[in-house]
Amino acid sequence: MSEKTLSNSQRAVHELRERIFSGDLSAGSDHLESELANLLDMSRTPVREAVLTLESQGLLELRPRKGVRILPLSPDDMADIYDVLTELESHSAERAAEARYDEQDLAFLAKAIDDMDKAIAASDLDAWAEADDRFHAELVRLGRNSRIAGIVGMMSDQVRRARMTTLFMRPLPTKSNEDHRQVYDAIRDGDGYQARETHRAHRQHAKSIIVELLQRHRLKFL
Amino acid sequence: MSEKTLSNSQRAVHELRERIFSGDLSAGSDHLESELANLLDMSRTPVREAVLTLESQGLLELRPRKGVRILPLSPDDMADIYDVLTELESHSAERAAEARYDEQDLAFLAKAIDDMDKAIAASDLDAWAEADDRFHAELVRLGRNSRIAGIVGMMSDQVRRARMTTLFMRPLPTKSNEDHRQVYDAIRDGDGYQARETHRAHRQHAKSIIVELLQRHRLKFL
DNA sequence: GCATTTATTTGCGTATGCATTAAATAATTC
DNA sequence: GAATTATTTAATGCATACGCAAATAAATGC
Repeated sequence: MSEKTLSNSQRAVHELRERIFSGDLSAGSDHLESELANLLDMSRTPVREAVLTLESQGLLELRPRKGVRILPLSPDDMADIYDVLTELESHSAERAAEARYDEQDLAFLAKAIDDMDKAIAASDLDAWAEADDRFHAELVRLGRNSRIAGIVGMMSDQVRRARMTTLFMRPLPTKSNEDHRQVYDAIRDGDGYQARETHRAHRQHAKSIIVELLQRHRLKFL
Repeated sequence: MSEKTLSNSQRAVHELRERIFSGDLSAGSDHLESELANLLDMSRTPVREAVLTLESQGLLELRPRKGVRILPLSPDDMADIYDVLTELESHSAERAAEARYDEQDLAFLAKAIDDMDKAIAASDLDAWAEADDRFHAELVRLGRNSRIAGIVGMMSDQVRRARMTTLFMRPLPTKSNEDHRQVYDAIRDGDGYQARETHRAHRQHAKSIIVELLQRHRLKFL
């Protein structure tokens, strides 16, 4: 799983992502290739390659002569992203239900739900977020469409970026896990329609919460 | 629209795409970076950058020391791609309907439908395919979600690749345009649900036709 | 002959330098 | 003083070179 030798190019992708998520490289800021190269202690070549990769993942934008700009996320962007997640994840839920997985196949999903319960009980928001990510990633995996998995992964990254800010601005997501259980039950029961529609409603609800939160707090970006 | 000066890197992206779509670089084939550089008459640096871009668009795969592999598309891949298109396009159709566009806003869409009619009347499959592309691209544009537009664009590229083969293997898509008109009407009438479901059915039908065709002809790739 | 080790080749990852060209600044004209 | 033009600056795009590791060929041992 973990490679001993990681190429500088790959390391640059990872490190830059980290720094973007952590806010070290803040949304809207511009950075020269040489500056980033210096930061990561390597030459421009691998950072350039990393930057191209991250650009096609929608995390930043290349503006020749003005540096690479870390893309800010507006509330509208967030709404767009949630719409993509809603459509593709609920499709995955439907597919997962149709696949007639047994409870063992769904163990990971169940574990994630349990972990969310525990996290909520302990008021541990970070643990909750981590388990929530796991739930959604596993759901998509069960949907067995690698392209959907890839797209959802990218979009989830963006959401994660914004969640860092919003997570502590709202009440504990206690009700959210009821939705998750409903989706789980529908998948276990092989009810594709139910799985799909329940998950859709879940995501749309999450979307409205986040977007309203961002707008209410006048957060124009990140 | 057309830049006078196109960087070698951009040119490499375009030319490689062309050659992949045209089959000049055939699915499953491997090519060394230096070979491609030679082919495009430039150094390895810009082709490497282009190749990274194309990799993240899912057209090829980088396999160190074995060359870049033009990714073959199996019938299963095609099914996955159509599922993504189905979900995201029907969402776009719903959004377009909710946006209450007037007939002028929808002129492009209407034009594409008309052009498809004409192409079918003239049995001009290439013209039909071109107009069909235009219809779907415009639909997604009207949905006003740039991320969806981007994803659909990428996936459509892949479909286009396969359609080159399948287009001439099946009867004229005479009925297809009835679907398009229904979607158009629903959007004009502001009926989001109808637009969504009609388009969904349309895409799912197209998917089953293509996938069956590929399987029947034992086409394992491209 | 087969397997294992050693030698050789070759493609890739990365650093580096240079030419290009866009942006920024200074200079000149009206 | 404003606006246009000339000059400077500097970031990028690209070619090139080189070392390393992987793949292949050769050689040695059994």
